[in-house]
Amino acid sequence: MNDSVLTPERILAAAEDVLRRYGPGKATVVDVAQALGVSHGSVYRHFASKAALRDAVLRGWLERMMAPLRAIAASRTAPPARLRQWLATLRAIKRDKALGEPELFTTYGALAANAREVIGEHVEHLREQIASIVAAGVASGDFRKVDARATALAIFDATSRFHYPGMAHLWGMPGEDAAFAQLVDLLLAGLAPTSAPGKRRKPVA
Amino acid sequence: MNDSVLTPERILAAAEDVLRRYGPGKATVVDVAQALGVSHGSVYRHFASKAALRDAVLRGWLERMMAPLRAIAASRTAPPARLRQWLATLRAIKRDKALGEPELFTTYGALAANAREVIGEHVEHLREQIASIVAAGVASGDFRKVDARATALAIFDATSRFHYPGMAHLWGMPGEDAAFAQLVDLLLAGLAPTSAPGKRRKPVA
DNA sequence: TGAATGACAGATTTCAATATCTGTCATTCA
DNA sequence: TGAATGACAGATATTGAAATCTGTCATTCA
Repeated sequence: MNDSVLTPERILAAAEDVLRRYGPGKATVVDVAQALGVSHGSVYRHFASKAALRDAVLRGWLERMMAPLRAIAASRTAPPARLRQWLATLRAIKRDKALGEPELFTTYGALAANAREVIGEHVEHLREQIASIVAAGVASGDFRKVDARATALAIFDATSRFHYPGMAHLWGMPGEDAAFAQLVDLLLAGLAPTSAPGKRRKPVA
Repeated sequence: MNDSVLTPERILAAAEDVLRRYGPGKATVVDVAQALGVSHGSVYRHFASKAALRDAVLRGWLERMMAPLRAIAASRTAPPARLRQWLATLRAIKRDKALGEPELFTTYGALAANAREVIGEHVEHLREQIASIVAAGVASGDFRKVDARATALAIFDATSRFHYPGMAHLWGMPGEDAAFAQLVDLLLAGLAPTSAPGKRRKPVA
């Protein structure tokens, strides 16, 4: 396993693997070093601390997991449908991880618990994406004239119930789909222009 | 301390006290019995198990804590203002407990974690109160014609961010008040009648 | 006679001794 | 010379034996 130069990337990959196999409570820096065939001291040449290493792993995971969202936010779908799709996708991503790979989900949840910084950035990115969709909707006349950033925060908060990991225990219950749809309907109604529903570019369901 | 007959009420009061003093992890049935000056076997004559006792304590606590909400839900304030006030009060109650008596809040949080049944009922009551306000608003014409029960659930879900104990760690942050106001505004906008902004008291159709 | 007791078994928790881990750094290696 | 090592100190986690707790029930008490 030591057939190549030791890089942060290789360490990251090994850390991810170790973390996946042992879980966040058991994975040690020594384990990671062992997987790479080096001494644990070498790992500290590339990462200042175990926390830094875990943060980097978490960051990469979030990055990969959220890629589909960036695509949707940047798409040209009409803003109401785009927002709906974006929110549904965010929910689906989290839900699939939580229900499909529970232990992995728990692992990353544990990482996240001690990485406020990383989570803060992550949430900020998501908010920006929502804000961009809202802004597009305001510009197109599909939405009322709202403050895009503040409204984005409200939308993010309002949907916490369906994406905040601490509420994952509810995601498998019956009626979740209907509840989510109902909530999104209410939010979109709240964004709709107040008076005449006239100037939309693309009629939506 | 054994100057009276042993009743479930006295046990409950003692249990509450012990729980408050020792915390949920340390409080034992023996402690409760000791506080009452009886043997712990006697406690089991009135409560089938420690879990049942804890459930009863939790139930009483929730009951007392949520009393103001019942009053608001039953008031004659115009439905939009009533809903706003109800939501603000729910938030305030939780927030005050969480920030003002953190350890007690944690204690009850721990109780709640193992009392799905009790929590389920509690949530159901809250939902019913929201539904009654929404129904009143629909009847008065202040709200769109929505399904009161489903919408109540959506409103409850949408505001989880501000009342679900698992998110208490956010409640002290700056900007929380604004974020809450923004969210409630959005929800009320979503409930407003589509055409004219309803102000009428009770015209009905 | 019905409420209260307390000894008991099995489950759970505590605690301190032991082992492991993190992060550093003087030294080695190529 | 710069990357890698591994011994080390202090912090953290593990472990298993001892203590405590839950829930039961035959017996006592009033």
